[in-house]
Amino acid sequence: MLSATARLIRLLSLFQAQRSWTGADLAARLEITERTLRRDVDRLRSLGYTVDSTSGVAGGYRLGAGTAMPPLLLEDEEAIAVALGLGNPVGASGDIENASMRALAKLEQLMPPRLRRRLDSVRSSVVPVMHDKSPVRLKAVSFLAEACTDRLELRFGYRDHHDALTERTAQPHRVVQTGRRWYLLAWDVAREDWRTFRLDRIVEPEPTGERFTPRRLPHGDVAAYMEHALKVSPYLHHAQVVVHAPVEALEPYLGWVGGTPQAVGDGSTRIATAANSLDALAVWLGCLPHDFEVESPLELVAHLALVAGRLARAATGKTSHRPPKAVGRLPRI
DNA sequence: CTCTAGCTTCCAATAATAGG
DNA sequence: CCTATTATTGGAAGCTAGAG
Repeated sequence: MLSATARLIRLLSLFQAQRSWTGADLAARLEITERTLRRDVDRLRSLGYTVDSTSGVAGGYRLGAGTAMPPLLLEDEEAIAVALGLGNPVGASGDIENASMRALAKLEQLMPPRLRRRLDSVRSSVVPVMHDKSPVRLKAVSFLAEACTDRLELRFGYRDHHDALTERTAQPHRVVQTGRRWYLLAWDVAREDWRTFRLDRIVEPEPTGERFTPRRLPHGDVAAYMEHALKVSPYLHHAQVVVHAPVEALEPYLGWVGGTPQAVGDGSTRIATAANSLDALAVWLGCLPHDFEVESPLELVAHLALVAGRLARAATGKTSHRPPKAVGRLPRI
């Protein structure tokens, strides 16, 4: 049986995992009787924690907002996520940043050595280029970052932008967060070249069992290399447009193309994007509910004029009606 | 009123700790 | 090591309160 003190900590962690509990459930979890539970609840209250209790059919216990933060019990993944977040306070400055640093120092002090090693490995292998959200699981980031640190060669499936799955063997170098995505920068063994792999397209990565000697990056700095690598994408047409809307307003549309948004004062956003056809770019731009200017390429400006003319004729019913020669495929965006 | 769930009080058993 | 003290735990009984 746990000691009374250990039980109080366990009780607090149960309250953090689930807000409301019945006395019977709590007692069962703590392997004590309800009588002892009531005494434990009393102890928490005497320590300053607000524990609300409700009697009756829908009754139970619930941890209220107290005067101080209860001691948090974090799972391994949660602790690493919090530490990463504190070390990278997006948009924070001054007091908030200072508070983040103090909290991070406390957290690291309490971290068991195995977690601290893991955090170091994630931190040294993750290079932030720009901050944003990503659907990638922390577990995947953590696993790949550890492979970078331990120089473990990896084998994984990779789904390219045509959704074709290929088997890859790679020597992971760094995990990079840029724009809305996470990437693994790695040496592709079969192709004998550097490649950037989107983490959300990597399928079932596993170590081959081989260890490798790290290579030098062609552009030296990882962040600089990633900026370069992401600009030189496999798309046929690259465009740069300035949209008269803030970055947040464009978020819903950025998932359509691989655009990298960048705020340019006066509430506008510059987007570097690419697609396999000018039609695809035109369709995407046409769907934006904001005005925009095309900075490059000139062919896109000409193509937009062509599309605009076609749309105008369709709108006025003055089309030169000719049957299509063949049913073309929809442009791939 | 009945049922359910938490609260309070009293009492006894057991375990842990302090002191000689 | 033994004894006394203190803390912890659990059981029982009766109470309060909310919901149907």
